[in-house]
Amino acid sequence: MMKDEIMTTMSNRYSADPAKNRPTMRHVAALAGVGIKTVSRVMNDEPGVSEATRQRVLGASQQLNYQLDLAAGSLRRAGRQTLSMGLLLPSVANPFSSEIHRAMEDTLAARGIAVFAASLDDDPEREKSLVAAFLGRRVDGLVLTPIARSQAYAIPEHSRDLPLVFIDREPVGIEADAVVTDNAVGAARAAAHLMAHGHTKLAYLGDRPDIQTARERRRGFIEELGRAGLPTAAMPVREGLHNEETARQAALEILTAQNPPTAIFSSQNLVTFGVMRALKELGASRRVALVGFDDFALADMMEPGITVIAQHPERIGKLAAQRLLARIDGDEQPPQTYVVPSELIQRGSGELPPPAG
Amino acid sequence: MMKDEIMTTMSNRYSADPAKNRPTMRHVAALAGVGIKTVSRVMNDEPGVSEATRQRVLGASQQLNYQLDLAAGSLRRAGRQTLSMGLLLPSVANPFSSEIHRAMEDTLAARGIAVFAASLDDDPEREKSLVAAFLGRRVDGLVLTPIARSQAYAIPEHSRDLPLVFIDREPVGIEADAVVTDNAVGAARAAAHLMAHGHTKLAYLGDRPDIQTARERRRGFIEELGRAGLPTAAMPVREGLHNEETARQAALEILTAQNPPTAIFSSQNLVTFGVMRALKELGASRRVALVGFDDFALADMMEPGITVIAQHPERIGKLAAQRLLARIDGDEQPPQTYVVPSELIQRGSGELPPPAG
DNA sequence: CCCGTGCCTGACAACGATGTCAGGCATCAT
DNA sequence: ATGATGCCTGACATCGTTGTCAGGCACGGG
Repeated sequence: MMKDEIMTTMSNRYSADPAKNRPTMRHVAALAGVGIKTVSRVMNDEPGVSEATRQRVLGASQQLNYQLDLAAGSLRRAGRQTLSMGLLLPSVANPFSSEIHRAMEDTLAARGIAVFAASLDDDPEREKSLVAAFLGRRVDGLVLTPIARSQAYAIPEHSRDLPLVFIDREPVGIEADAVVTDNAVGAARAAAHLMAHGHTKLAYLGDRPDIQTARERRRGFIEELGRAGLPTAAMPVREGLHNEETARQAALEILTAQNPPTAIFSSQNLVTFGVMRALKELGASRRVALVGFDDFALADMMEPGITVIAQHPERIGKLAAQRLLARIDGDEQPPQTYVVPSELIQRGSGELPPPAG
Repeated sequence: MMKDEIMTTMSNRYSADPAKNRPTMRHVAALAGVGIKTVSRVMNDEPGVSEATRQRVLGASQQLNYQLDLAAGSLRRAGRQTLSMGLLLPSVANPFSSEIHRAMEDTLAARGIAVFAASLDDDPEREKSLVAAFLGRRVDGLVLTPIARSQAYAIPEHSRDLPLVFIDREPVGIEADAVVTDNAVGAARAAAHLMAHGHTKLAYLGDRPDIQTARERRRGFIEELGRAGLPTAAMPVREGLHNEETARQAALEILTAQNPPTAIFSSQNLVTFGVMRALKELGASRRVALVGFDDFALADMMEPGITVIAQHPERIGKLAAQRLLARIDGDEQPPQTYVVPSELIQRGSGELPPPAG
């Protein structure tokens, strides 16, 4: 009697075409003949529901193909967690970035957290608007590769307890966790390695100096030469190389100039590719030593294999995700920069000796 | 007077610590001295608000650093759009996948839609659970690379008007849009290309035959040989190669057997890499012809350059996104499979002639 | 036999926003 | 002056869910 009445009510208000209208808890509750709160308890594995009721609810929910609405739930739930994170990368299609993405995904998936990823394309305006877009979606945390001059715009959010972790580059104008590679140390290691193989005439080819990592790599490289007592004033230093073609041209110029270097350090993937092309064109691949910052696929298959300072994007991504989770779990440590060490991988190009003459 | 009263009320109920408590429309409304619905109108650029009021609301919202809660809005809004899409890929770190991701992001960002991406790792269970996870987040559409035996489990959602687009592989057990490469045609083109260069002793190295694309590529390749009247019964066909190492070993075996092939077709990136390694080890890179399915970075820098059947992930991703948007906009066409043509890129390895003898 | 103690359960308000609708106030024609 | 016509505006219910709280029922001790 009572039950019939409920069913009638339901079929009026929630027209029973489960094929078109997505079912809600009320539908499940009506079908199972229980209250809506009981359905909620079952769907969230809360205690205090008899096994018999539980089964009835589960049955009804499967019959209707019911799916809990996470967003509606987090609206009311304490803490307002949405179980989603935002990730801002130079580009999701960039191998270094996508490795980071993958590592974060794996770490966060274990907690049922999904990741929104977006590409910045080195555009400071996009950085701000994408951060806003993610805030509007109430992500539980944000990982980003900063490009804008300052990240101070994020201060209000950060002070509202939104966990924020910067990767690859440290933020400016805001105090927050950061996970970076030891850029200067890695570049210094490259310099030391080339010098250890007898080179005294080096060259530096780098990315745009307004990028923090590029500056750090240049600094590390040049300081190491200085420590070794090598004069650096006359050393060819070409910067602002942001793609393969400009790097290739710069390398061609340097290598065909008078008294060319016997070893080259390239500060980034695309620059390394450009240098490789130039060396190949000049037939100098086995004559001029090369160490590149950033590892890449098939580096070992080149002729010769390319020696690199490898970063560890998996570790960066994992660490960033862990910091985010720690902050969510209430970690109140002062913000800190975590450094992931780079690694020299010898494959041939960096071990070429300078020409005998 | 009236205004003071509101303010007092607000400062009681919504304790005015904007630093910690995220402001809501009520806070903005109270500060601007207007009703909450007016704030809603301003934030959504709805008409019917005087310029003066608009400015007051905008001022208040900026002062409080207010950010519209998208999820809460879509709860009530007609159509329930969340402005988010789900994307399931083999792995977000796989270059082919991440190109697709990027293309989708660009196409969807223009409509303010954010993308959840997740990696399947060829695990059918993950496919189902990740689909469920995205459904729980009420994505407006779903793009996925199917791996499970059947995608019939998604039928209830699809018939509830959830746009669904499959990429790379066609779905089984459900009628839905799909965007795929012309796998068989591309593989046939590879076969024709090698035969045109004089090869009659070919070999096929392929991925796991339970993957639809791998089967299609094998079929296309072998059928083309048949069309040309080449006996295929004795041709070496090695399948189930899912990584570089197994592919390398298979290639080594084939190449060191009696009467080895003079040309190899590899059905996938990692398989191609394995074959390249084997050829290099045997010093046969310039003696045995190779065409690989899938383009990859630095293919032109190898010795010789690697000839490939290139897919166009950017076009696949863009098209998938466009189908999704079209469905959202009410396109009711019957589901269809869209084919993105592959392209033969000659770089040297596929143009090597068979040895004179 | 009565009352306290747990265990299940559901009614209800609330989360932050939007859709609906009615009311207030100028403006304008009559 | 008066009613009609728009334009702005806010009260209120509502979206789908969870937190709170109180009620019902069975059980055990006194």
